[in-house]
Amino acid sequence: MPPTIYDIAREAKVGIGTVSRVLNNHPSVSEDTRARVLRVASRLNYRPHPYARGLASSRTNAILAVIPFFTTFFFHEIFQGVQARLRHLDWDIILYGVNHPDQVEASLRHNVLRNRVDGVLFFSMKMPERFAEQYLDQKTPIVLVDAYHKNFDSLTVDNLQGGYAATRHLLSLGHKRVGMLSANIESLPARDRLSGFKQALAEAGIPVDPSLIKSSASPKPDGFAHESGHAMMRQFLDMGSRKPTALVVSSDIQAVGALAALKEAGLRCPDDIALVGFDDIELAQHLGLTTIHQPMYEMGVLAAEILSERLHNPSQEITHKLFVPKLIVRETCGSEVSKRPATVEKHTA
Amino acid sequence: MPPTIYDIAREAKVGIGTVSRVLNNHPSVSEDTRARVLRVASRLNYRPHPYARGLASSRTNAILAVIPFFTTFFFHEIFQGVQARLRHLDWDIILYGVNHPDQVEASLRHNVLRNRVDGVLFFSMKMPERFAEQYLDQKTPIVLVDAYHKNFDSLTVDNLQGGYAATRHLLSLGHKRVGMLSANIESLPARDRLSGFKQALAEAGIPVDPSLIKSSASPKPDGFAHESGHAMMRQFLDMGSRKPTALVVSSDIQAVGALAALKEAGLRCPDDIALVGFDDIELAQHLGLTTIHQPMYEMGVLAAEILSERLHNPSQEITHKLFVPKLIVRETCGSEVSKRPATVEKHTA
DNA sequence: CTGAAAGCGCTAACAC
DNA sequence: GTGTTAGCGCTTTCAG
Repeated sequence: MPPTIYDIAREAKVGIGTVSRVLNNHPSVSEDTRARVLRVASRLNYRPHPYARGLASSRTNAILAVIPFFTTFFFHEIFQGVQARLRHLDWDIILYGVNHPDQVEASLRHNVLRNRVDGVLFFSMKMPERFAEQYLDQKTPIVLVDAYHKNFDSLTVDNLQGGYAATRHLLSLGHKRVGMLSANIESLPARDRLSGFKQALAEAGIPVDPSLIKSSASPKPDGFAHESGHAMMRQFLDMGSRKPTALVVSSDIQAVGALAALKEAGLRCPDDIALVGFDDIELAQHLGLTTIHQPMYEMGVLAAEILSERLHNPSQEITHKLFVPKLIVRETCGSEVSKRPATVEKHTA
Repeated sequence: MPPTIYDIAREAKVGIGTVSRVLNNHPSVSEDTRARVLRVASRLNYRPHPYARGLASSRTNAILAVIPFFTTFFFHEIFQGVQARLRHLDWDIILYGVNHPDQVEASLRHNVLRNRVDGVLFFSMKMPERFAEQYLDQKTPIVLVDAYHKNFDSLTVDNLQGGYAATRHLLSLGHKRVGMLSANIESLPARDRLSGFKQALAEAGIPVDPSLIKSSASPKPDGFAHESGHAMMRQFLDMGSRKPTALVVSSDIQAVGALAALKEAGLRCPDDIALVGFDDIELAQHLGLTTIHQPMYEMGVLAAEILSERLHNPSQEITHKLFVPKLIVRETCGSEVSKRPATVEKHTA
């Protein structure tokens, strides 16, 4: 039987109210009694019971994380950031993985409406409009990460900027025929990245050649899949001499497919066609893929912070934070920087 | 203000005790009143308050998942299985990612000792002996996944069998000089995989050539890293004509590094040196890596089930379940099967 | 500043 | 079968 505040109260010769006050850093406690209570609590190895606390205060000390189960890497990194911050705040994270859009609403209902959590972190998915509206009755704060809705705090990456940077880089390397291998343009991120591409071209005074832009028609994960990268790369290769010398790819995972297609065709990456991906998934590093890095960890940390702030001050204005992605130069772009020798590893046996 | 059992009791003209019984499927309630209560509850859109329930019954309807934060893929897949099963049981999952061994104990203490959860799923890490012992006082069930300790239920993969299968496959393809690129043999999985390798060789009547076995000395993630794969592959290549014609690699991530080293040396994979990995991480598929697949999803499902069973029957005997890994033939082994043309994708534009 | 007392919403033991 | 009652461990008035 773990110790309760009654045990502490008895041993410290105070009332339970005082113990509670000490434990909650309530100001009106004399330094003397505070110290005494704290000492007893620590001696007894006391841990507050979260449920009792939750019942009495209607705070739960837990948040819900609703994440899509189809984007491994992204979640993984971002989540580290979230947890780093939340652990510090002594909050628990209830995880809810979603495979199908239908489950999104279920998760929200299930947890939020039962006030099992104080707040929600909602990742990379479209917030169901129905819920967004109905949510107005609710007070549980929701922070959107890699997703946007005007009624909620959100953190997103500047995809246009990313597409722009990727294209500029290729252009600066001397490429004239730069194309874009895009995901389904139904997807907002894909569209924005494409816009960045076009903008960079325009600035460089290069007219957009429609044959150099191909986008997936797959609705599956909006074409963000290696199959789509493979298929579209094949199309580019079929163009023969009219094919691009460099390609901006709208996601690393598509770049993986594109790379495979290149290899199958007996072509080499920076030499025959240079590539810049998007996302900087773990794999990118292993593949030597030049790409656009999204500050996922930082986003996770900030998401936790924003949620925390809103919990303390529910009426503050809604904020929309935009992150700037960063170009990571590796080998697939054929840049000078990548011509250095491979890292030497200590040998082991 | 969400409805409580008092609201239901009033409207259904019964006592709160009866409402509680109905809600908990207690047998001694007449069909009549049960139906009436249920109708009111549904009309009021009643949801039990998990914390109140938890306080009163000292059941939490939540489990803790302690996962290592350095193995992305593995956790991801297994977790899907866990959740598929647990969602069904209407349990919440509190996630606790661990970056440093020290945090393991903290997480356990923090959650278990405060009885915030009914049970724990503990992944891929060494259970701290101190905790294991002290745990005897506790009643919170713990199930180990991809980890072993005699005092706890566990699910593990038969690594020896996997190493054996990988080696057999290479042997059956006609290779005579088959080597092993192993992780740190301090790690039990690495050791078991190596044993499987040796066993297959022995059965085939091939003497073990020590120069054909190299293992990482890195303690980091026990040498399960692409750097270690890269470094050791270089060593193999330095052997010149005495180098192996095929290699069993103790993890896919190492195979990635090995593949890179091969490429840098201007060599090709199935042709110059054939490779079989271990794990079947998502990446393996993209790379065409022949490997040993661990049934991660299934392990997740079963882990949830075992935990659930133990919760209902704490005194049942401890079970240790061993999974059989499966060979997945792709391209890097140079097997006939892989000689079929690449999958044709529907083109999109 | 501090003790006592009243719940938070629910379960479970106890009567009837 | 069903109502009543006593907590679960903690927070939060309300007195003093």
